[in-house]
Amino acid sequence: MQSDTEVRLALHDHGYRLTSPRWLVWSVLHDADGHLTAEEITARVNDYDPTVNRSSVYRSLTLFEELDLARRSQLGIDESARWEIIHPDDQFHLVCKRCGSVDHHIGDVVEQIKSHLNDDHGFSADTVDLVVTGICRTCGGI
Amino acid sequence: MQSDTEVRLALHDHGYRLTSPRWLVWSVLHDADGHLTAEEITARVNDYDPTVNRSSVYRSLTLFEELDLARRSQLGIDESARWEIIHPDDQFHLVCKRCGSVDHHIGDVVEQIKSHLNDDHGFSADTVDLVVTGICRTCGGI
DNA sequence: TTAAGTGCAAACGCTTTGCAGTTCA
DNA sequence: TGAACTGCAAAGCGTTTGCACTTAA
Repeated sequence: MQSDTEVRLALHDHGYRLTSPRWLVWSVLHDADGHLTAEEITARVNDYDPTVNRSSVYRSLTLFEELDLARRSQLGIDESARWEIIHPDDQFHLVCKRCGSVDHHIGDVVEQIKSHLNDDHGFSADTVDLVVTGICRTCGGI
Repeated sequence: MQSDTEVRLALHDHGYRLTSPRWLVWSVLHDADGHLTAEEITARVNDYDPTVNRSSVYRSLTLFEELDLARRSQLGIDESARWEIIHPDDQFHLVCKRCGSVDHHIGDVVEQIKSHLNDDHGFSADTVDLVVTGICRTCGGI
């Protein structure tokens, strides 16, 4: 568990309160370092407080998303959404088909795509959602 | 409507039959040039034959996906899946937030991403799912 | 004090499934 | 003839919502 200053301020700036369910959801997201489903988040929140309801978890997550504190992504067409705290450097997801690990890729690929589309095709890119599946270094044997 | 040779052969090669519902789903997909939801596909199929059921449409689509004849993609986190016939050149989707149009981008971006991940990070990329949202050339005014 | 937030249960929308009847090779 | 396929209706699943109660500021 960490200090609640960061979320409290972000919420307060927009007229929202820091409540117990919100704080628990935030803590779980933070400690997990990302990629949890809403169901997993609810389970972990309930380890601390079994009275917190699913719908409050969903409402908290949606609110964090609106405030650009958290991000929802679809890591597979058959899977439910996964949540993580936003880190500015995160570019996109690498999903290993073998071990199931999910990594963030850091680099300038997304920026390259944006400027390429803008310069060569007149498409002004806003969001870039990129999920790559394959075999990670560990599973592929160097 | 086009000749049914292509699908018939692909299905037959794997021991499946070309049935009326499957043929209708295929025709609709082909004529629409992609990006339909299962609901839209069902509606268009039902214009030709109102007795064809939703579940048959879903089963046909799933089968086409298994045979690499069609592709399912998630063009927005809140939207339902959309379907299209697979064209080898299609690289990724450009979704215009203003007019809602969906275009395929053709180029070497996806290959660049794959080789970059492989060479520099030891990640052997298999599938690349890339959805870019923004404002298209037409809506942005050249 | 009171607007904002919550738990609960029910509804929702898309998709899948079990089953009994039908059809194609 | 028999396995593949279908329509139907019901279930499944993740997520959202309406409402009466509670809580943070």
